[in-house]
Amino acid sequence: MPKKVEKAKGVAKKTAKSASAGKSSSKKATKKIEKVEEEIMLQPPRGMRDLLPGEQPYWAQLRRVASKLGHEYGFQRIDTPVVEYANLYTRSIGEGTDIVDKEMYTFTTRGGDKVALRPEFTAGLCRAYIQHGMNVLPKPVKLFSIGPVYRYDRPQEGRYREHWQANFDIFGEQDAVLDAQVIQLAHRVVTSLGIKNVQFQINSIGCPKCRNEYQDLLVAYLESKKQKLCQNCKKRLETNPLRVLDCKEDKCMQVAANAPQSVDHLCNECHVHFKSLLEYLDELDLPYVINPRLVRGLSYYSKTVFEIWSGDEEGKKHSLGGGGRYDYLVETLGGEHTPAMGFGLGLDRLVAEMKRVKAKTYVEPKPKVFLAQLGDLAKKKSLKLFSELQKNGILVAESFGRGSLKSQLRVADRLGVEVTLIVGQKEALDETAIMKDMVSGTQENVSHEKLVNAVKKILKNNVVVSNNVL
RNA sequence: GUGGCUAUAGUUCAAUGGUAGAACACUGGUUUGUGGUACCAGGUACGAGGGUCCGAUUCCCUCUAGCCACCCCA
Repeated sequence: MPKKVEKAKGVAKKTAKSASAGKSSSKKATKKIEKVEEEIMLQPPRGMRDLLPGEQPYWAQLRRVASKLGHEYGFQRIDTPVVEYANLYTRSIGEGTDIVDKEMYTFTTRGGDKVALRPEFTAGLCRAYIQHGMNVLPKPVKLFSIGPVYRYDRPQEGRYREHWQANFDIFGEQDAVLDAQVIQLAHRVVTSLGIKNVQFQINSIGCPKCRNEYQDLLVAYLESKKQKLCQNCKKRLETNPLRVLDCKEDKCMQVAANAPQSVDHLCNECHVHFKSLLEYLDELDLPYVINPRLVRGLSYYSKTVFEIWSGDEEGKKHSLGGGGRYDYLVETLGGEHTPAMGFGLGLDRLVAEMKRVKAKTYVEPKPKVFLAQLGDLAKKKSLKLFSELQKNGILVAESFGRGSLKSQLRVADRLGVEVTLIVGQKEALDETAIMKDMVSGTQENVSHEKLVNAVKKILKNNVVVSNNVL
C-alpha cells in the first residue's frame, strides 16, 4: 500500500499504536481516523523540488543574462500558459516521440478537457502566434520565454519532472543566417554565464520532401540489417526510424555507422541552406561539430537541428539545451506557412554547471544599516523611521521582534552592517537616535531630521572598505 | 520503463536487538540599554507499512523518496 510519509508524527504514531492495540475489532474506526487525519506529505511530488533562497543568486544571474541578451537580439518576452490542450502537443511534437508517448503530464479537467502540462515551449508559442495573428507583425517575430516545463520522466541528476527552460524562437524568416544567429545567441548566453567547455552539435535533417526520400533509404538499409539491431530499435524502425541512428547500443551503433546519412541526401534547397549555415558558423568562431546522427526527440524539426553539450573533464557530457528549425509547424497547427527557428536552454543544468565552474552570481544589495529598538514607544517610532530611511534610499535591516539590545546587535553584526541606529525610550521621546558606526565602534546622538544625511555620510566614507560584495 | 545503492535532528554525521549522541545551525541567557569569541540552558530525528522476536531504529519483505547507470533529453 502506498502510504504517505507522515510528519505529524506524534499524532500519527498514536493512531498506529492504538490501532494495533485495538486489533481487528476497531479496524473500521481506525480507518476512519486515519482518513480524517490524512497525512500531509512533507515533500513535493516526485521529481519536483524547491529552489531555496541559497541558490537564488545563480538563478537571478541566469535570468538577467538570458533576458538581457534576449533583449539585445531583439526578442520580446511572452508568457504562455503552463497548461494547454493535450492534442496541441501530440500534434506538434508528434506521436512516436518519447515526449508524447511516455513523458507527457496529461490529465482530464473537471470539465472533461484533456490537457497537459507543457513539455516544452514551442508548441504553445506557435499556438499563441497563430491565435493572436502575429503573422501581421513585421518579420521576423522574435519571442522569448522563461518558465517551468514538465516531463514525466524518472528523475536523476540534472533531470527533473519540473525543470526550467529559457526559450528563444524566431518566426517568419527562413534564411540560414537566422539559424546561425540563433546558435550564436545560445552560445553567448552560455558563455556569458562563465561556462566555457561547451560544444555545439549540428546537423540537418532536411525538409519533409527530402527527409521522406532519405527515410525510405534508411529504412531499406536498416531492414536489411534488422537482425543486428536491439529490441528497441526494431520497434523504432516502425515508429521513428531516424532515432535508430541515435541508439547507444553497440550493435546498433555499428549498423548506424554505415547507414546512409541525411546530410548526403538533402535536396538542393536544404543542401544549400545547410552549407550556408556552416559558412556563417565558421565566421563566428564557435566550437561546433557536425553530427550526422543528431536527430532530436521532436518530430517537427526540419533542416537545422542542434544541441549544446557541456563536457567536463571526465568525458561525462550532457545536454544544456538544443533547438532547430521548424518551418512547417505553424502550418501544421493551422496557421499560414511560417518558417521558424528556435532553441531552449535547460536552466537547472545551467545552474549546476555554474556551480561547478563557480560562476558569478547575482546578489541583491544588502542593507548596510540596522535599526535597533528598545521598549514599546521606541518600537512604534522605529516602524516609521524604518520606512522613512528606505524612502530616502537607505536599505535598512531590523529585528523588531527581538527584545534585548544585545541580541539585536548580534544580528546586526552578523548581517555585516556598517551602521546601527539605536532608538530607546529616551531617544524615542526626544526624536533622536544613537548612530553607531559598527566599524569604528564610535557612536553619537543624532536628531531624526538629520539622520538620513548623517547615515549617508558614514556609508560614503566606508564605501572603499565594503565594496566587495559582487 | 529496467537495474544497482541509500534513507537517523534544520544540516553533516555517529551508536545500538532493550526507543538514540555529537558538531554546526536555531532560540534564550551570562545583573540593570551595546556586537565577535567564550560559557550555560533549551527544542527538534530513527521515511511509511507489514513481518520475525519477550522486545526492532537495528534483521526480513513491501511501498515511497533520493542518488547512480541504462533509456531519453533540458
